[in-house]
Amino acid sequence: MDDRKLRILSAIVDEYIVSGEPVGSKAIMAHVKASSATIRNEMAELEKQGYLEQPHTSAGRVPTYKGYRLYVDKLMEQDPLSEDEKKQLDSMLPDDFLTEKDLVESASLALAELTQCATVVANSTPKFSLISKVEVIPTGKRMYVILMITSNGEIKNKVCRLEFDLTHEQLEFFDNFVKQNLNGLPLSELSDATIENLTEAMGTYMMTLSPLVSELLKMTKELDRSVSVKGQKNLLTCKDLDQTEIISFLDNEKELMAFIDGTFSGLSVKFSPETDGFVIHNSSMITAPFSKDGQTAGALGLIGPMRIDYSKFIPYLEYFTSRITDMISERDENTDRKDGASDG
Amino acid sequence: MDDRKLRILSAIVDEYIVSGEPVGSKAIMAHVKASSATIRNEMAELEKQGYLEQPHTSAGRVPTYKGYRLYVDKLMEQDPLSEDEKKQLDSMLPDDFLTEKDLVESASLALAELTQCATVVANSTPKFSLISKVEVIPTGKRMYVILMITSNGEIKNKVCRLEFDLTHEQLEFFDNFVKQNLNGLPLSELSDATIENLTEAMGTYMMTLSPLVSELLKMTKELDRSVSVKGQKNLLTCKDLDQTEIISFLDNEKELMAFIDGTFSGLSVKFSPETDGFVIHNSSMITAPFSKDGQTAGALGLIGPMRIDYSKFIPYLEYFTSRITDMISERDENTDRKDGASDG
DNA sequence: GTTAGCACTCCGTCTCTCTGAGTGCTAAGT
DNA sequence: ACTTAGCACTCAGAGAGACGGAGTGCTAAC
Repeated sequence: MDDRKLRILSAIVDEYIVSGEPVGSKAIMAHVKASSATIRNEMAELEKQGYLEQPHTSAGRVPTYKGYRLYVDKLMEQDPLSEDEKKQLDSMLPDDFLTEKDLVESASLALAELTQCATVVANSTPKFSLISKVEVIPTGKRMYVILMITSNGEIKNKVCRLEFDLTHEQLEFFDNFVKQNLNGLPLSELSDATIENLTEAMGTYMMTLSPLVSELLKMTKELDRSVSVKGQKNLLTCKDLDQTEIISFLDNEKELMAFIDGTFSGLSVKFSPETDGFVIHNSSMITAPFSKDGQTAGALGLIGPMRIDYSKFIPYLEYFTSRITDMISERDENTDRKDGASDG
Repeated sequence: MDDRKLRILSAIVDEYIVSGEPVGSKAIMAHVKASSATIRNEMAELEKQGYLEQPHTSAGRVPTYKGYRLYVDKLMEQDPLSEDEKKQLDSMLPDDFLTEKDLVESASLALAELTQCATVVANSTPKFSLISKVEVIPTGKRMYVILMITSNGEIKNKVCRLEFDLTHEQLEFFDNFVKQNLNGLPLSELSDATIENLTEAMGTYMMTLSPLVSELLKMTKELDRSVSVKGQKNLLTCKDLDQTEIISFLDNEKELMAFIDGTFSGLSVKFSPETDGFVIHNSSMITAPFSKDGQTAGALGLIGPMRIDYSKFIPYLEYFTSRITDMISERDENTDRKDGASDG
C-alpha cells in the first residue's frame, strides 16, 4: 500500500469527520501535494480496495468501515492533551466521591457532555470486590429486607417475602452464619456451587434460611453485571444515526454487556459491522478499561456515529479512565476498609 | 350552544382521533344528519368560537385545545370496560408484589404498553407512610450507610462520609435515639423544624451526630417526591409531538412533579396549554390518583399526543388506579405491619 | 333555516430544467 | 511510467410551473 494513498485516505477521513460531506479530490489537494487528477486516480483505487465509497457517481468519497478501521489502527494521530485540557477534564470530575460507582458515573456524564455522544459504564466480571456486610431486616409479616454492602462501597437491597416468619433465634443464627462464612468473601466466589455447600452447612436451619441465601445469590449476580448509559439524548439528536435503531438500543441496554465483556483488555475501537449483538448502523464504540488494585474493575465507553473526532475523543476517554484508576486507589489508601464491622 | 353544533364538534374530534387528518364537512355527514353545506356553516361558527382551526384554507378542520377541552369535559362518552377487557387488564398486573412501588410501576408499564403512550407515577405529598426503621451501618473509615425503611415497604439508603469516626457508644446512642424519636413517625412530620428540635434534644451528642440527622432529612425529602416515567420511547416515535421537546422533557422529568402535585384530587385531563412548567406542544396528560388507607397515596398518569383515544384510555387508567387502591389495601390486611421491629 | 351549486384556494405531487460539484477518461507533458 | 490539464459526462438538489383534488365560502333557490 502506497504511502501517498495512505495520506490521501487519512486526509479524506479527517475532512469527512469535520464536514460530514463526501470529500472530493480538490479538497484533498490542500493536504497532499498532487494534482486533483492524480488524487482521483488514487481515490478510484482506494475505492476498488474497499476503503472508500461514493454515495453516487458525481459525489465525493466517504470512508467505509474498512477505511475507518485502517485510519484508527494505523493512520490517525492522537492529539496529546495540553495541560489546560487536562485541567478542564479534571474540573469535570468530582474532587471527592462517596462510592466508586458515583465517581465512574460522574466521569461517564462528563464524557457524554464533552463528546456529545452516549457513554456507557460497565463493571468487569468476575468481580473482585468483597462482601463487607450482609444484614437481614424484618419489615413486616414475612417480609424481610436483605442488605448487602461490598468493599467498593456499593450497596444493594432486596425485599423478599418468605413462607413463614423467622424467629429471633433464626435471624441471629443467620447473622452469625453470614459473619463467619460470607464477610470478606469475593463476590466472584459466590457461585451456585458454593451457595449449595453453604446452605448445607446450615444444618437444621437449612430449610428455613435457604430462601434468604438464594436471594443473596441473586443480588450478587445483579451487582455483578451492571451497565449504565448516559447521554442517550445525544444519540437521538445525531442525524448520522437511525432514530428507530437508537430507540430499540436504549430499550435493551443489557445487550451491550455481552459486547463490552470482550473489551476489558485495553482500548478498543469497534464499528457497527463488528459489534454483533447490538446493531446501530454507522455507529462506533470506543471503550477503555479502568482498574483497581491492579486488576480491571470496569470499562468506560463512548457510543457515537462513526464520524467522530477519534484523535480527540480517544485521549479524553483514556485520560478519564486513568484518572478513575488513580482516584480509586488514592481513596483506597486513605480509607482503611473494615470488613464486617459490627452493627450499631 | 346548539346541540347539533356540539354533535358536529364531537364527530370531528372522534374522526380526527382515529384519522389524524383534518376533517372535512363530508366526513361528518355520516355522523350528523345534515348536508355538507349546513355542516360547513356550523364548522365556520365553531371555528369563530375557537373550538376548531384550519391548517390552511382548503383543508378540513382540526380541533383546538379548547375543542378538546369541551369534548373531554362534556361530549365524550367513555366506553365502559367489558369483563373481557377487565380480565385482560388484570392479567397485565402482577398477582403478587413485594413493595407498593413494584405494583405501581408494573401498572405504569402495563398502561404504557397498552396505550403506546408514556406513563408516569408519582407519590403524593405530604407522605403518610411512616418510618419503620432507620439504621446506620459503618462501612469504612468515616464512611456510613444510612438505611431507612418506611411502612409502605420502600427502602432507601445513602452513603455519607463524616468528619470523624463514630464510637460504638455514639452509634448505640443514635440507634436508641432513632427508636425513640423517629420510628413510627410519618415522613411528612420530618420537617426542618422538627429535625432541629430533635438535634437539640441529642444534648452532648448533637455535634457529632447531627450530620447523620441532616442526611436523614435529605433522604425523606427524596422519598417524598419521586416520579418515574415509563414508555418514553412511545413518545419518541409519535409523529404528533416534537422530538426535541420530548428529549428535553425526558431530561428533566422532575419538572413533572410540580404539575402532578395539582392533580391528586381526582381524574384530571390537561392539555399542553394548561400544563405550565413542562411544555410539549400538542400533548395531553391524563392522571388519576390511587389511595391507601383512604388517603391519596399517589397518581398514575398518561402522557401522549392530544390525539389519543380518551374514551378508551380514561377507563383503562381509572381501572388501573382502582385496582392499585384495592390491591394495596388487600395486601395491608394480610400483612400486619410491624413498625420499628428489632434488629436481627 | 337548509341545501345545491359553483367559483375559489391552496396543498401536494409531478415533471422539467438548470446548476454545480465531482467524476472518469484521454492525451499531452515530464 | 507516472503526472497533469482538459473535457465530456453524470447526477443530486433546487427551483419553477402545471395540475389534480379536497375542501372551503358564498350565493341563490327551496
